[in-house]
Amino acid sequence: MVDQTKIAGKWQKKWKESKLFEKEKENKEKFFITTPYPYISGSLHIGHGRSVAETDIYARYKRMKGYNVLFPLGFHITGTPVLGISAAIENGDEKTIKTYKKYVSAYVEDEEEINKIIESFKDPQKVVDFFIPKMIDEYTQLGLSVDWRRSFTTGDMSHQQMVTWQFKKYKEIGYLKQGEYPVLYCPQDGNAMGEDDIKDGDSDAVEKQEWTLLKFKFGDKYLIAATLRPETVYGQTNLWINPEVTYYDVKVGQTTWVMCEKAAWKLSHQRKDVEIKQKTGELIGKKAFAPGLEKEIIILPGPFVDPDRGTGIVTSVPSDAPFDYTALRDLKNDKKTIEKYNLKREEIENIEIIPIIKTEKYGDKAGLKAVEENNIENQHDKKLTEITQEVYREGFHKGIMTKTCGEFEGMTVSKAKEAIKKKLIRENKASTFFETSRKAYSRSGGEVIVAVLDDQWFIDFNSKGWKEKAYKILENTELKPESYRKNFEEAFEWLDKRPCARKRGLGTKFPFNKEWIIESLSDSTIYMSLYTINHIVKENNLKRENLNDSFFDYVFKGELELEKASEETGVSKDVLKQCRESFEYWSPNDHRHTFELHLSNHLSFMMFAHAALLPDVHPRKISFHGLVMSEGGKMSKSKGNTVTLLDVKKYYGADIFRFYITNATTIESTFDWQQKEAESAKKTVEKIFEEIKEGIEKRKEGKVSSLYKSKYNRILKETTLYLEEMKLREYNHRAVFEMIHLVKHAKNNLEEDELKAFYNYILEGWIKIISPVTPHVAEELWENYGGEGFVSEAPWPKYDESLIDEKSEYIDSLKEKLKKDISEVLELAKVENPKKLTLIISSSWKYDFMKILKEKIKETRDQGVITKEIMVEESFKKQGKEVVKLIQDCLKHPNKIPEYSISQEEEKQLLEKNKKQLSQAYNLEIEIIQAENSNQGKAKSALPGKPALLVE
RNA sequence: GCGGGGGUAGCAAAGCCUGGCCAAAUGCGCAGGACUUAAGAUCCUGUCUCUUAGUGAGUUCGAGGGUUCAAAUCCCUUCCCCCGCACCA
Repeated sequence: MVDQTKIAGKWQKKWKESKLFEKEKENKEKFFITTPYPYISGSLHIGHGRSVAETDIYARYKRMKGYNVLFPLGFHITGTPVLGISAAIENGDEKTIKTYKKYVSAYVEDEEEINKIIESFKDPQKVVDFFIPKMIDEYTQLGLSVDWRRSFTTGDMSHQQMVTWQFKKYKEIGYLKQGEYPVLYCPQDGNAMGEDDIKDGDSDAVEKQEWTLLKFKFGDKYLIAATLRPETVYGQTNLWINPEVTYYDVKVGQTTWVMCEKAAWKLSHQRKDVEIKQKTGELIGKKAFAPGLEKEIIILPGPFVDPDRGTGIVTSVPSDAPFDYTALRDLKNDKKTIEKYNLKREEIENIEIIPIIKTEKYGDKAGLKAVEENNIENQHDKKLTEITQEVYREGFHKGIMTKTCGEFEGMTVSKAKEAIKKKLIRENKASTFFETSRKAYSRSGGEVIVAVLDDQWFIDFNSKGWKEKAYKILENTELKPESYRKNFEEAFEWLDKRPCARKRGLGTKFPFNKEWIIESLSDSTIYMSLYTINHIVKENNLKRENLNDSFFDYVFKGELELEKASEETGVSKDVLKQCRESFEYWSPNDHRHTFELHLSNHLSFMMFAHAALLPDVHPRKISFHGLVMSEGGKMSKSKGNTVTLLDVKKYYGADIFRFYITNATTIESTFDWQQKEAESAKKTVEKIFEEIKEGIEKRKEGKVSSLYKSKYNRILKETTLYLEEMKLREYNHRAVFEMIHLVKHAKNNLEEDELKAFYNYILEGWIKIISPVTPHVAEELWENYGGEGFVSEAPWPKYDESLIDEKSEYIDSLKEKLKKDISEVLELAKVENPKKLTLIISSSWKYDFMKILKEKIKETRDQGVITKEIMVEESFKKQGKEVVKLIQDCLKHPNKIPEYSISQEEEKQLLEKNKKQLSQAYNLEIEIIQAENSNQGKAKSALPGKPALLVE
């Protein structure tokens, strides 16, 4: 067996030594292809592998087609995850340490050394420094034809300077805005919280919810109740407060609000003018004026009220809240409590449900009905939560507001919700408040709440004229497949203000306030252009001060005179010119191959950014690939089903991976890694290798029949067309499986000399067409074959359309069918020791008949009409009923009509030619006669292309 | 909820746009055979059901209807699954 790893290593080394993929401007058509760079957060896995492997296959194809190909790749380090790794190690998080130890140990053996490296990871930059070279290695071992000289990370000076330039431009044009924005925040840590910063944040996401604060006039103060259902104000019957909780007068602006202490603390992170004054006096049994309802309602004791949700004051709507209904019912029966708080029993008894929302399922008292239907006994019933959700869902989607709701009568709940909220706020009867969707804590244990930042920077995609420009870019971009265009349009519509700076993370400092870091998707939108010049920047050791705004104005925009640009940047004219020319030569990015999930963020931002700054060089074509799963599930650390590129290297090798991942499914579908399938891919790659090797040994000049020329050229043609369209699965199917089939066919049918000539005819092309997908195996074979130079650079084989001969392939297929029929009949025939096989060729008139029928059937399927028209011919009339039967039969089974019309004579010749071979194969004497000369009953059942068989 | 994608034989996965040659490519698995001392690899044959000296019948492409001479493919209804819904890479 061939050692895949050895072959891969050998050729990767040779490619590197000959700088095969390091290209400069040339007098040749260029092709610049990119795929998004990976984010540094651990080892690369097959998900990363998919996008680069697919991109590489296409890059290699284009290279063989004669293009000067550029395929560069960088690395994304911006944002919080790398920081998270460092912080976790710093905090002694064992899981993280274990994970990274394992990873480092793949490269370093010495235990002490490993510990030292892990220790160094407390500095985020060290994480990056360690990972980048390893990742380049891991990618390289996949056989990527990447020009690594041009590589950078988003933390590199050149990238940062480019992004700084970009944001200054945004500001100039007026695309940057500043304003309020709610974020998840941990007061103890003093930081905004991303998913990674929150305990279990990845498995149980924390969301920001906007609550409505209802203001209940209470003397000169307001009691503040928080609700997620402002549309239910018309059904309020009472307020609940927790008798165990202390309530405070809180000065908010000029007015005094009443709420619990925790709520005031939260509120103080959302608005500046919050100040706790004093304890509020007794509330239970008193009345407050309910907004919306515009009536006084009573304040009742509710020990169930959670002071850590909302304000600690809850408004009660028994009509639509099963919980309120139950609590109220419980209280009515609870004499002890009523006495304890000196409540008037009668007053509570008289509280009546106010219907406000009507649904088909629950009528207009959903709270009551749901509780009764489910036999809820009291407020502690665990089913209540579930029922509440069900009632809410039903009401929200199907409910209509009743006439109690005044001007909102007849409105759907989903609409009324927003309308009523707006009205209350407008009338100063309500305000808003943000709460987390669940209780959450940061990794260091501090509570996570929602804070409102008042100086958040945004990119405003709704800035005047920007969207129109972006749509133009979209129109000019080819999409593969086109069906994604609608998604882009949706995404474009939906894009609004995007916060583009954060307080934490690695990245580029926000140019107008250095405390902020540019957010990590916003900083990765125009970097394709940087690939065109980055190696020049590095070679000439340009410094931060050189790469100032003038540098990019000149190189990317050509907006300055060379002289002036050189003066302003301190870069020599030669180098500047070299950058500009390289940029102009390689731009635009001809093709970008990406994961489909990037559509609504990265790819959309990319188009907007280009529309704003570099409209002439926007990427011209975008293709998509699907998700990667493993053994039927999403890859995740916790499941332990992640397949890394290191695993790939260890167990399979580059070519097998490349073949497997592009053959198992179409490019846009989800790919599911199955170890079993990977194993069989291995066999297939080995098989190609063996087959070609065998051919190389055997090949010899000679004559090749038109059938094999035809079959081979057809495969070549289809291979080329599919690969051009980046339909990699279909391409593999031809270049690998159909070629293997063809070789099998040749081995089974050709004489030794013919086979040698056949090999000689196909081998050069075959090695070439597998080269994009299995480049190492191809190089190895190419060397064996005696090909010139690298096959990676060899010209793509041309097919000869004129050699594709449908008819001879059809005739060949008749032979295959005949063999099948013979085997079948031999098995079924109860003839012991059969000696003779008679092949009865169909009567001559049937050939004419089929020809005519084939034409007629195109016009009509009406049996009567066809029969009439065919019976006009004397020769058919003679056959009488048999013709009618045949017409019937063929209409029902159109596959009986031969694809190609051959004559009786031609069929006879075909059989005669194969007589000997068949005779040998089945060890039978074979006789061939025409139906006209046979008196066998079977003779009638013979059809053109399908002789009747007789075994004796 | 909104938006997008999908449900095909034991499994994976084509076909669907542009209806007929579709009992449905291909790969895996499985069964039988060849080769082999044997295993593996490889090769050949088969793999919805029934039937048969073959080229016949029946039931299939999530479910139910419809259009059509003809539907996996077009239309309607319905069930189920997956993904995205932003500040997160």
